[in-house]
Amino acid sequence: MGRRKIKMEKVQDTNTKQVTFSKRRLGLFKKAGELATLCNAEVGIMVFSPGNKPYPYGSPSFELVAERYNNESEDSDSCETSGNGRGNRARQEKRICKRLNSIMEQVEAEKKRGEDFEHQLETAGGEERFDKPIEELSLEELEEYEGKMMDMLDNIQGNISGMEVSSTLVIMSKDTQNK
Amino acid sequence: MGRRKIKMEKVQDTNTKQVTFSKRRLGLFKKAGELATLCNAEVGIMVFSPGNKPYPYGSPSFELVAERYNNESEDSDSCETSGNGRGNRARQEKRICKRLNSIMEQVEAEKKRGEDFEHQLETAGGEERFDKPIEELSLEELEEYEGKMMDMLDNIQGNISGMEVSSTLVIMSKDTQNK
DNA sequence: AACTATTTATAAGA
DNA sequence: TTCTTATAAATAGTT
Repeated sequence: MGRRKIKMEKVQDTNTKQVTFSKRRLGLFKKAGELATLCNAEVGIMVFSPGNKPYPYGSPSFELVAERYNNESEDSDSCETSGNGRGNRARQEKRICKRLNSIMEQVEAEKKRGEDFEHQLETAGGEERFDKPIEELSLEELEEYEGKMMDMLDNIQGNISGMEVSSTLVIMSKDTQNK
Repeated sequence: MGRRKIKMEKVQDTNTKQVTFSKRRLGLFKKAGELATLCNAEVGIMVFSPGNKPYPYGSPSFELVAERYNNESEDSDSCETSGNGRGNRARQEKRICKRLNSIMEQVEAEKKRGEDFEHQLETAGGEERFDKPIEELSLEELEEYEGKMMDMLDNIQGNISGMEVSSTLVIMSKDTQNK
């Protein structure tokens, strides 16, 4: 929808790509807002630019998804469904079993996540970090401090991304596994 | 973009709303896919219909946000910025201080979240839950079990929502506080 | 679920 | 980058 039709493939020119990204990201967010307003729905979007910068949007909501990790949310997970019993019963068992597994994994992930954060906070960048009160740091120290803080935030961001993937699987499993 | 322009407000007619939701949700997802393809970006979307049914979309990605909790991500947070010193220094301190607070809150939230999940898993719905092996439950028990599982998932979903809100604040603060 | 008259989004261009 | 504008797309109302 512009002066001419474009092929649906990666835009090669870097500058054009940047412009397209900006325009379409805004367009997407606008559409999301309209959907939310018109239909009283909740919409959450996260976009990562090619440069990996996050652009979140929410109408008043949350959200996520990771298709690349759930190509087969259908499969696996060691779940002993007693092979006997007639068909219907077996299906119900399987469904419930999957949910239980998802929840278990969720719990484990939560515990680990909490630990990781603490560890990260304690070790990131050194140890004299909290010795001096902030007022006594030199400007140089402040800037170094800030840089490390940035790195930490990047790491946390990574953790969160992974976390959200599993969260999504749990949430989605609720409606997806009913088939 | 249709036979006539519509006001940007909740569609009243239930049937029309349902149709609009379907059409626009698909449109939104299509746009997201195009953004991902054209710009080599990652996009994740979660839409909750008025009936609270989740519709996820991902191009291979994740995502979230909650605007309703961050109306004022700018304000508050007890942070003792030594009132002295010249302007620039004070601003840097304040910025760093906010980040530190965010991270601290994040850590606390993580710890609590891990605990909550465990507690929830242990207490949700009773205690004989894990006594019998799943094969020995009656179909009625299974269904009841499934119902409770549903409730638990709802709760977890709620936790996650709240969690993601704070996560988002941290992520966003990285880009927002630079102004 | 299909079909258009219109409104919107946006690719180029300035 | 922001604004304009010709054109492609999305979609509201209809069937």
